Amino acid sequence: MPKETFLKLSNEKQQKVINSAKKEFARVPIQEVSIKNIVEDAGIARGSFYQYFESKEDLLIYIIKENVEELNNKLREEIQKKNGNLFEIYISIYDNMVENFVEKDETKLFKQIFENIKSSDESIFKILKENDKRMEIADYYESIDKKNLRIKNESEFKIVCRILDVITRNAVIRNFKKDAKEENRKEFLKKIDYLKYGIVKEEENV
Amino acid sequence: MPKETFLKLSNEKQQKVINSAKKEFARVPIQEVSIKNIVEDAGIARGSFYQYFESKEDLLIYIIKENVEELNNKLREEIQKKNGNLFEIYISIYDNMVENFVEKDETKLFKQIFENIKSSDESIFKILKENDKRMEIADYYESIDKKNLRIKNESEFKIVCRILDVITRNAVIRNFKKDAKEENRKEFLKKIDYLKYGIVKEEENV
DNA sequence: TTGACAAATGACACTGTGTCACATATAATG
DNA sequence: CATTATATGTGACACAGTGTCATTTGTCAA
Repeated sequence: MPKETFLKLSNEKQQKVINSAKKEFARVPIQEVSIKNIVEDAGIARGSFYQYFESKEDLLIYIIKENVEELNNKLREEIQKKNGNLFEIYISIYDNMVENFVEKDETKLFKQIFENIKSSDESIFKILKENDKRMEIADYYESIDKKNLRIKNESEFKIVCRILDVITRNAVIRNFKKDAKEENRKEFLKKIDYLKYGIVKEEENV
Repeated sequence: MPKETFLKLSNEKQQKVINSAKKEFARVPIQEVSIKNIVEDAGIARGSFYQYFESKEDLLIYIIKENVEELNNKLREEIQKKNGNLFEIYISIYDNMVENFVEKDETKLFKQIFENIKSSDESIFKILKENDKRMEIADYYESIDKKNLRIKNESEFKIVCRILDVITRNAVIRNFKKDAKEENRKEFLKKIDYLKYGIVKEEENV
């Protein structure tokens, strides 16, 4: 939430500030981001920055929201198409996130952002959620087809979602570290397979 | 790896520095840790700090290693006892980590450390490994009993370990956020159960 | 034209950093 | 023991970046 002052600015000026900020946020982890660099690059006075944003975190959230809106819309559509198949949904989330974050010109920016998500942020949607509450899959309980899932109630469903969340997020992030799209995707699918059918051999499943 | 100068110090002086450091590292996330605070609290000159350690990260790694050594020894024993049962091993890792990190007087310190592990650090043992290479479960390939696991080769085994790692780490961290030991453990066991037997109903497993 | 309000500016005081020339302690040597 | 060599301790220093605020500049309504 930037201050009104920023939102009243001309689009060009807004864009200039945002571009300089993206440059800086792509350069180093959040903690090391220098407001000095941003204002110098954008050609505004130091004081102006604080007239526009509370802090650099404030600015970053704004940038993320801008980028995530598009992804959210796409995902919501995709989720509809999957007819409540939980695993298909997560695979679609994976694919869309990779497409949106890794394969774009702003890869470096997202690499910094994703690699600096604290491990304490549980949900893959922690950032996205800020923007749109509906992106929490666990909230889709009703619309998920559970007839062939070992899920007895909503609380079990949430546990399952947490597992899928963390595995999916990790798999997406892996793409920032290892530039091997196909291989990474295969590994992710393998993981989903393990989650679906278990690590223990079928014959032994009682 | 502190510098020799530090290791040559008397035990009392070393402990004084370490204690002040722990206090500071428990207070705020790593990035915000102030060397100024540490040296003031420990009563040493600013210059001395840099004679002892390369940086605050250097110091932190030293502190972690100290604490983790004991845990490692215990875990190695435990792993022997489990006769190659992969899941039992991870449950034992969970229990030992919770005991060692969450239920100690230094909870706050570890809370800061764990919550600030970057999500890009894949392995739950990233920190521990520094200290002892043998703590990488994926390296135990030979000693794990695989006869009732859906694991065809070492690379599949590694994938399975990565799943277990990330789920276990997350479950441990959960304890820093939610002080409900029994409930958290139950949820972890439920997750392990899903990993073992799959989320999909048995009858449907083909 | 004036006055009132909004926005922009950069100097300022502040906080913390890492370094370095010098001071002090400890050990080694003849 | 005095002397030299070596290691350790020290805090002043230059630097870099922060957030603020009194002042200037711009805008628009009366």
